[in-house]
Amino acid sequence: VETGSRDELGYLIKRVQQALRGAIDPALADIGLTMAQYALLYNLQLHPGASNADLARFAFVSPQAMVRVMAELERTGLLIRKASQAHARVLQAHLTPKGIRALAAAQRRVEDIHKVMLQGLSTSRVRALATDLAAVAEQLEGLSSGG
Amino acid sequence: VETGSRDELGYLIKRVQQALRGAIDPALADIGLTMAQYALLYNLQLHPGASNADLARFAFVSPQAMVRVMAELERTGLLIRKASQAHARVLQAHLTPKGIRALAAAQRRVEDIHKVMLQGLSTSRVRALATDLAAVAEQLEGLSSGG
DNA sequence: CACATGTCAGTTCGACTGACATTG
DNA sequence: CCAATGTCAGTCCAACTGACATGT
Repeated sequence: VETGSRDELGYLIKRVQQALRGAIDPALADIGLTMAQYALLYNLQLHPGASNADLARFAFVSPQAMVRVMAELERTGLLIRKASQAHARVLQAHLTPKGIRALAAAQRRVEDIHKVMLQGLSTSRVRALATDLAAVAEQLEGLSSGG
Repeated sequence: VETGSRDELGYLIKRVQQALRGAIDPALADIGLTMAQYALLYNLQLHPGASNADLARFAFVSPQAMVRVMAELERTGLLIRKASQAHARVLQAHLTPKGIRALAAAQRRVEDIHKVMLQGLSTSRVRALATDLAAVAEQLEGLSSGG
């Protein structure tokens, strides 16, 4: 099978990301989540009580981008927010029971897709892939912030 | 430096793709190109005379998505199209001299970014990365087409 | 007729910037 | 005053689907 046009990494990254979206989007649509919403819920599970600004940093996006995702999830009752005691301006988010259930269902779907996607790669290959992608991300992130 | 929240591959893919866009977008903006336009020109260089439908297939996107990119590049004179002799409905695209120059300039910028992004990875690591990403893409693409 | 191509139009998603109020 | 947070509003890119005309 042809890989496309070239081994160029940028091309491959885009292709994988697009294929991944194509697989995950419809799977999450059943549950009523978009990828961005899933990512937010996932990070919120890892960091209970995180603020909008916190979650934006975790996802490497602007806080304005996160506001809409957050608002929709709050509106549909998957999370609630209340003012921090320490700083009334900061709204800390928490998953609701409904949010926890939706996230769990979504994670099962996503993990199924992950399994398919990694078929044929050994554990050590997968580990190397993750390590190298993280290294690449850090180099690129240094580019924009550093110069 | 923390890598974020987890080693999850989907997360890393998205993060790399976003960081890559963040680096390439402004570099190409100088030249007056978007990433999609650059990708089209690049594929057109590899496949002179390709049609809109061809280029959509190379990029794994719908022909409708490609139409707008193509129209803009034709409008700004980076490519021209003329009807195929074999099939008048098919419009074959070719880079203009202006298009060739723009693409060359863009490629230099993109290659600089590639160099930075791969700093610290050996040639064999880069090769393994490309191989494994291609494998992952194929698995995912099989998912949507096959069921 | 079937089929591929090209196109227009509308929608969605997810990112961005600018501007502004609030809190500490 | 300054910095961080949260928000609204608008823009942009890039994908999608639906619908339709055209050419073989």
